[in-house]
Amino acid sequence: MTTGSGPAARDWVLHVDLDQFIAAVELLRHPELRGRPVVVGGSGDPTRPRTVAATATYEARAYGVHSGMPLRTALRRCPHAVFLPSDPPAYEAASARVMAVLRGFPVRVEVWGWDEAFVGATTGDPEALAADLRQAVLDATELSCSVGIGDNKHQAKLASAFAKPAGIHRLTGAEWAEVMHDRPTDALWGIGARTARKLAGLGLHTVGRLAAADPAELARHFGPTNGPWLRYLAEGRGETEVTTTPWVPRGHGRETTFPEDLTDARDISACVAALAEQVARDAAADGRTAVRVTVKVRFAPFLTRTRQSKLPGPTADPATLTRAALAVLDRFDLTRPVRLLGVSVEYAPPADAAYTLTTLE
DNA sequence: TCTGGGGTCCTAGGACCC
DNA sequence: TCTGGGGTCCTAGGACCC
Repeated sequence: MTTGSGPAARDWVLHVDLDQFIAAVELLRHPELRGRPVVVGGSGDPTRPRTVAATATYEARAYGVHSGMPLRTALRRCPHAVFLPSDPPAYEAASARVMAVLRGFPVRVEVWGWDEAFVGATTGDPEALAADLRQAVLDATELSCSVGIGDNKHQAKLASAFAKPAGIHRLTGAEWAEVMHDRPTDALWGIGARTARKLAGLGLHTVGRLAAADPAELARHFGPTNGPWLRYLAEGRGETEVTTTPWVPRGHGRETTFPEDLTDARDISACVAALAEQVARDAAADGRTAVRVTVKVRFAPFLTRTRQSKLPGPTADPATLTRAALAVLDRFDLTRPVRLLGVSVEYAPPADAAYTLTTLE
């Protein structure tokens, strides 16, 4: 830990991002695979259509394999790769061990998915803290991580990407313009390909240009909340509060893509019923009730449609949810082949609801 | 490269009411 | 009476992220 003289202590946001998390966990369980091309995804069968890679090791990437790629394509590109099934409970367990290590420090830890956490800390030397966090995670779990340091979550998140792999990087308001202004807008956390293309159409190709754009103009094109938010991101601003309050899920769902299209209406109904029952069991296990049910149908080749309905009252009863889901399914025109079915619910807020509200500062 | 599964939040339009 | 405007709820879809 750091004490004594030096820069005055102040608040920092750190972003801890595990390096190649899923692959790293798998290599710990299968040390003999170290150095070999490994692809993780689906049930691990690379001949099954319509499954994609969750991750690929650097050795597999050398063959052009990457996450999101269909396993059948990965197999074609790298026939000698080892294909492993995805094992979410194992990743969950590894993640929990990492978060426990972080919580051992005098900091606030906000878990942000399996392989990420924001850390709020008051210190005069954030690099020293970051190095301590990195080393403690490595010692306790054998997992490597990168740490970004910023004034807010947005900066810290981008900084950890600059730090990869196994590094530490600081990106604050002092460095923002120099580092970010010439980059494309989709370098920002929250701007993807679609929005970047739309911004480019307005002549806003870079972060610097977006940071100087007219908020009213942005609001006209992107909506009253999203428009000004885009400029806010480009200015390097972001949420500064790191909260240890556990996240309360807003909803939950299950969906399945079939290796071959479904055409029989009875098969489709049976699948929706099974998904609805599973979602009901999940909700009950979470101690939550549903207030709205949504059915998702993806038709061949790739046309996705949803229908939803508000339930008469909150429930986690499997029979009630199944009836509701099947009634919603009835509103689809099911004459085309179906490649995916999904059922999801919106949860009722728990009685002691403490939803985190986020506002622009 | 024929394209997973699990989420979150925002927007827009129509219904309905006063 | 042929027609205003605001507020809220509901629904479908889009965009983004891990």
